[in-house]
Amino acid sequence: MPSIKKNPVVLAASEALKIPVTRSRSRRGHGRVTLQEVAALAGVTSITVSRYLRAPRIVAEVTAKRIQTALSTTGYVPNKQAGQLASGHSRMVAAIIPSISNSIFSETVQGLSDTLQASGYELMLASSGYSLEREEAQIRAVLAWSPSALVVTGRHHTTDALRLLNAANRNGTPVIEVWDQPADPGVASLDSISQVGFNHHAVGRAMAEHFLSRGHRQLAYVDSGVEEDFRAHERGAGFRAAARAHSKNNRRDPATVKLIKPPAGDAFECGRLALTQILALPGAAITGAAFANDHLACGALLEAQAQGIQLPAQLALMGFGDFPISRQLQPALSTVSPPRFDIGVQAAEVLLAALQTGTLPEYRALAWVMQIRASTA
Amino acid sequence: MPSIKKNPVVLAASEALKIPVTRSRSRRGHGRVTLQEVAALAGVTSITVSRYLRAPRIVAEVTAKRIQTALSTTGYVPNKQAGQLASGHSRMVAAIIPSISNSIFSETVQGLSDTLQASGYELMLASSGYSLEREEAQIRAVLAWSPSALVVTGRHHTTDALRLLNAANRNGTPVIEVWDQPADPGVASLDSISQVGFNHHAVGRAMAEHFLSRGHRQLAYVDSGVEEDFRAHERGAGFRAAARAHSKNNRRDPATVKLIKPPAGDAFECGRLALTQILALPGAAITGAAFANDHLACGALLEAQAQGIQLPAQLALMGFGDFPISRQLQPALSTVSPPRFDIGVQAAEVLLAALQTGTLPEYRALAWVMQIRASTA
DNA sequence: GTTGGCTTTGTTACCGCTAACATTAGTCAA
DNA sequence: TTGACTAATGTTAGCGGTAACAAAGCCAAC
Repeated sequence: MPSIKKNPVVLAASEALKIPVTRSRSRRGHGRVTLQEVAALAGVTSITVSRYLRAPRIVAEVTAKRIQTALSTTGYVPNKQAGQLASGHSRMVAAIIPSISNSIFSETVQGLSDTLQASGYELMLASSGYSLEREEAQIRAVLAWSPSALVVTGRHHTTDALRLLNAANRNGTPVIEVWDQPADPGVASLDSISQVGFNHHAVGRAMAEHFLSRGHRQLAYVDSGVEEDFRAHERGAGFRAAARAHSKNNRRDPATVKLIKPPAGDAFECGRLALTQILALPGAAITGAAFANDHLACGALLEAQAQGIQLPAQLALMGFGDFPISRQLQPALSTVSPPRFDIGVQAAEVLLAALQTGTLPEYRALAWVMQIRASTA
Repeated sequence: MPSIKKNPVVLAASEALKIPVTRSRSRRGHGRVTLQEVAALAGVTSITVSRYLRAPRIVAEVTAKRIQTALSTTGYVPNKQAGQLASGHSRMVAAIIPSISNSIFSETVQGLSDTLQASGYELMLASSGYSLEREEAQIRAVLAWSPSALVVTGRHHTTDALRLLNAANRNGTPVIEVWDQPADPGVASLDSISQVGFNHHAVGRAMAEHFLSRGHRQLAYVDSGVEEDFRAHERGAGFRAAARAHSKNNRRDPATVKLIKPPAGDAFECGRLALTQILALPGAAITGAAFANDHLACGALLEAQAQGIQLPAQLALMGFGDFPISRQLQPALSTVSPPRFDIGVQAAEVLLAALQTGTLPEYRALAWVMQIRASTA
């Protein structure tokens, strides 16, 4: 450290800043190096250092060099709260998801995080545990941090939460719902929130149509054990709607769908249980079963193997999620592959674009792919 | 909103606050309701509202009621940055983990998040992608948000990152390393960071000892394909150390360990590949193989089944992580069950306690459990 | 009646940074 | 030579809260 040069500058600067010798009320700082200190060391005022940090080009090259030296000798760490308070920009995005440990959402968060990080944004994360009340509380909590943008999961929220989200949106904090599509695609409401996701009803229909096209007529849909997994319910609704539509058009060859609701708990075990239930159903034997997620389906698949049931000859199974294990089992599980990671990436991109242009697309529909494997072949 | 009632009060108050009619420099706020506005509506000053929000009891009951009304009619959302700037307390914890989508860490984050949330703390999350350079950048970035505390993963960091972490620790920002134990348990360094985790070397030793106790002498350790998964390497080191120790004590009945390093990629596929490599190894046939994680082990298990190998008669397999799928396969996979979720919970508890008392325990060792199942029975 | 303590509320001065405007010095065409 | 323009830096006044100190009102005790 060039202390010979430094000290006079520091003294001169602190005099120039007219720091009073005695302060009537003491309220020391929090111990960190401030811009003022860096500036004093560089022989400039704090605003110049501030400018250098935000746009190095607008300060003269010699000054830039002095500032750079001062920054590294002091080990300056900016104070983002002070910055956001003064500027109104936080460069931080908040996201609220139902569960962090659910791999479906954790990959979305990974996509969000990676993309935001690349643009210099931080991520504040909260998980609601699938509770709309907790979600509302968390929306309230994260809004207190004035995030640049807000990501929530799905389009189901409490009335107050919706109020908060719409208010944020109107105040220039873009809000995006991920993993879902607009409630009513036809009508564009003024107070509506943008989506990055896909149509779960359509996924459910496609699953049913796949079974129907293979000649299955006795179907089952095993729903999620989580009450608030609205998207799983929606897929189930689509699944049944497609079966109804088929039956209407083919009066002599109707299809039926039994709805099975497993308890909450370990998904594999619930899947095993669901299979047992399917086998025990009165009436015509089920030949095709769709599941709310791959873990349930894998559990069922393993249980079917244990019970000596021929897959897919006796029973065809299809999951949702395309988890890595699904393709590994024997027979490999047919499933729907959603853009788990991409939802996060695209949500981030849409939000970053909105922060630049001020406009959000109403709905960005992402593609999903049905993976036909041996379990329905 | 009852604008008829609100406006006069606001006007009266703004006069009382001596807001100049013309301001030479205009710098409007960011559009949100401020404490001043709430206070004006309640007929008090902002500090009283501030007190009410932080400790409702210390304001008189009648005042409290008026403030409560004012808060709900205005829909006040506090500004945490302003609060932290003034008070020095942020009530926000930052965590940096290698990967969000890796279920091992996502459960830790879930534990962290749940526990912090319950105490009114927010979580700022960043993922380093197992890169120490990115981790350093992220430590720098999150420190700019003045978190109340900081959670990082493991004890391997760049020199500069360590400097930052120790500086933060000294400045009253508790730092915890999760998932690991102190580098050298004997020596307590002055500049050391606390840990909440466990001894991976000991886990590796225990895995080897289990195999040895069942009579296996030709062993293999399949390491993680991720270069920077230091904990997996450490378990491998423990595994081999135990085998060496055995050989030293039983000269006539020595044990050998082959180290296998799969490529990066889908863990199940890498596990399959590793099994093929194990079978192709020259010399005496391997009878027991341990894996860096359950996904690798499950991949190997499934591949072994596909190749018609008798498990565990011909080959015993053991994983690490105790993922839900592991107990579902046939034979069920023996594995080590780490406190995935609990690490997050306890890290949060230790940090919250440290924020109260100012002291961190040096190392909190958490228990792990070996799950002996059919794959090594 | 005065004193002292308690409860409740107010006043002031910041926290660290940046928007907006101000100023200075240098450049260059008229 | 001058004035308009540009580049670089400075000055001032906040952003929206809270810590520290101040003061007013009330009550009991002396």
